[in-house]
Amino acid sequence: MTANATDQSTEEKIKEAARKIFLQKGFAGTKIRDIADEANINIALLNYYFRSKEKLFDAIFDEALAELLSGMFAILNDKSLSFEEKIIKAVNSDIETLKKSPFLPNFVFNELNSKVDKIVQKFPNVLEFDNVHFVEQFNAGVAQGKYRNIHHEHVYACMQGMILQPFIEKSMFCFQHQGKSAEELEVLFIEFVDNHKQIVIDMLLNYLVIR
Amino acid sequence: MTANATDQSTEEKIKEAARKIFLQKGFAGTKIRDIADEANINIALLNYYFRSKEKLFDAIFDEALAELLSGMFAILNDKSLSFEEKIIKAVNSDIETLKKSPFLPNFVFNELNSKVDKIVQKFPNVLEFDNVHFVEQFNAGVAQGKYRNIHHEHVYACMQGMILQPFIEKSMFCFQHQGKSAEELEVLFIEFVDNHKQIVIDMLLNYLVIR
DNA sequence: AATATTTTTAAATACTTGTTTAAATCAAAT
DNA sequence: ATTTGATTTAAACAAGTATTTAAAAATATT
Repeated sequence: MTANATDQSTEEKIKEAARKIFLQKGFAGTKIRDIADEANINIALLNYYFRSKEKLFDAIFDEALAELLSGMFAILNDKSLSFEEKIIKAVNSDIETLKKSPFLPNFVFNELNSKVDKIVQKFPNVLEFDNVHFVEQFNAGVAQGKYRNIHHEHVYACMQGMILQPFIEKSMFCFQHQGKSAEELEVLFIEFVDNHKQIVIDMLLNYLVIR
Repeated sequence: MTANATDQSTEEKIKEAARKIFLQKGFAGTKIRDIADEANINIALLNYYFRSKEKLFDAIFDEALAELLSGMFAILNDKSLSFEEKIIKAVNSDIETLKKSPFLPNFVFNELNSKVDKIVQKFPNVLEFDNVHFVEQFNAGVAQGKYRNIHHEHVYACMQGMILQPFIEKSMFCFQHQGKSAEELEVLFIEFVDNHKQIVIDMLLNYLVIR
């Protein structure tokens, strides 16, 4: 298998199509024929480039998991930022990521149900809270009386929950605004999540930071 | 088709098994043979009592959607409760519901992606925000300067997001506490969500209610 | 230009899976 | 006891689906 321009292009075409279908329909709901159609290629090519549906899925899933989490964890680990700055940056950057890939959270956390054991091996160090700078800063601030004395897992849960909700429950948002066209709906939704950023930040800091 | 004790029992057995499998694996990921095995019955019985996999799924899904949302909306519509009381009661009751059915949110919101149009018909009145008493109370309070001036959709998004997050990302919680046994993990998780209740309530009221 | 290698295709294969059939079992009614 | 109807079962069916095969086409190498 060489790696000239044509190869890259077909392999990329397959991955792009696979990503689109998998993210919307999940592993079980996706037929490789749908992917082949979306990519305008022969089904046998899927097994030529990737060895099976499962291997192709794994490639997509790994990237999706990284896309969903590594950006946020990079910010939470950035030692040049204060606790408050981390929250502001994480919320803004995460929502920007999700605007580009609204299906990401539903896809990842749904598939994760059946693969908890798998990721334990794959992300050995990155996702452990105790080593994250954000947590150290928060615990130190709690000790100083600067921040409210709760367990750091609640901070993450609240932040992450408020960030993800609009995307996970996007169908509910569509339901609330039924009657609108798909384009109008999209504009409204983007407007909503953009406004949501500041509210999430304010709600977190207002509660966590003792004035 | 009579309705004696035996009938009820088998039909219930099927529904119970179907619920368990569907909630964990979704529609596409569920094989009717898995359901039959779980219920210890013949596959043909599924089509005898329910006419198809899809009809059986619809029965399960409708109940799941109601279980996830109608309890909360009943509270948000209870005119005997103040705005603050509604938040307190909704958070507590919702988390209690989810403790019993942790897969509910992932299941419902994932399947909803492919069925937005369907539910529009099924829940015509219940789920419209504008008619909900909670929203009226909040908007009135905003006008009086009692509550912070944000759009009510953000209030729902924050509350719902913080409530659901532990359950949607339960796999992440398991990841954080790897090494523990399944029983220990369950105890820890329940402890976490129980503590989470008060934090969600405090965070919401602390931000929304202007003192 | 000829050969070898990689890429692509159409078709076949083997397996899964939802549904149906037709017979067997069971329960109630006459 | 026999008949009737409902329930259950094993087996067959038909459609769908992931994967493989073997040949063709395209590309690179000599």
